[in-house]
Amino acid sequence: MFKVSRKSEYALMAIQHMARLEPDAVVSVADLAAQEGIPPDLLAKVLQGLKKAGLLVASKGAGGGYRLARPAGEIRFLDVVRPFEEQIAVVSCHSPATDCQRTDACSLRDPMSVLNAYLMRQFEQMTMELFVSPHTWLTTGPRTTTRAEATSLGRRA
Amino acid sequence: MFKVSRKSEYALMAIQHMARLEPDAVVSVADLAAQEGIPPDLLAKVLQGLKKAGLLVASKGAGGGYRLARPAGEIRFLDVVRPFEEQIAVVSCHSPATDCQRTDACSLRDPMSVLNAYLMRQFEQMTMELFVSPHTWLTTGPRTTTRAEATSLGRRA
DNA sequence: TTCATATCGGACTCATCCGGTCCGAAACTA
DNA sequence: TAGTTTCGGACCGGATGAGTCCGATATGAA
Repeated sequence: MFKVSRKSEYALMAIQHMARLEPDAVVSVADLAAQEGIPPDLLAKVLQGLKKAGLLVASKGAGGGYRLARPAGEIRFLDVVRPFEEQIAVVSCHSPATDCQRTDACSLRDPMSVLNAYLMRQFEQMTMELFVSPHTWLTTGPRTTTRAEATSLGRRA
Repeated sequence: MFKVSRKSEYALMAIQHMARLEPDAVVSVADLAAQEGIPPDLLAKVLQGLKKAGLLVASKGAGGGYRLARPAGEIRFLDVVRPFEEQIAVVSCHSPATDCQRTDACSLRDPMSVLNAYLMRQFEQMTMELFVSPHTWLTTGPRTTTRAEATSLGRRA
């Protein structure tokens, strides 16, 4: 469980890499793949996915490449990962493409929805800023979202 | 991501089912499989796994079956799921069987360890009581662990 | 003692998914 | 026009996971 696909890992690495460059810097698939040690053809697919998701801006032709569509602090972790994860749910019941036959009377559905909602709420606070400067993130917390009230699983204010 | 294996789902269903019976009630694989609509042979494997993990007690022979080793409130979610999930980590870097070649210089490792530790801390508070009576859980919170201080991802007290 | 009932545990099949590759087409710049 | 780059579909092979089968072993009841 939890594990993200390798494409997601590459996506995170790519955005992290680009966020560390100067703003609006353009990098090609070939360069990025070489520097991060990622199979170029595969990385190409990943970046295409990120572009479709609106996170990257592409420019074709000589001197072209990709750049971030907006600063890392405004890119959420879930945005990066979602294009490559068909299923962002703990249990089959909650996936859009439900292969769970007992959807109506599934006994796991309710308790798991509690867990699901909780996880989603947490992840939505998390931006790619964490990947650029983890230490800053830890001490100051998220910058772009309104500071969420502290909650813990199992406690309800 | 997040998705647990089907074995884990069956494990959760099984323990939930048994927790709703009267304490120390014994149920056979065949009965449980029939009532929950789970392939019997597969459920057998799952329950064996739960027994090895110390969550269930088995009794062979006629009239035998499985029962909970302890009340649901003392069984953590992770305990139920762990026997069937080889990988409880977001990124390859953190799995015991690391296939990540760039372990030493992995740029995802640090930020992800923050996330990992956070998730684990949350999940360790979560017992199977949530699956027995979700509503009670929501209003009263975990019973068996000391009430954890409220924290949120990105905030550090 | 015998038999039916259960767990135990290994071996096996089958389908699906995923990481990775290849290649031609289209777009853009110098 | 030529070189560079993204675009996007097709394809392959291996790994993983869901599910099945079967014999062995233990146990309670007739």
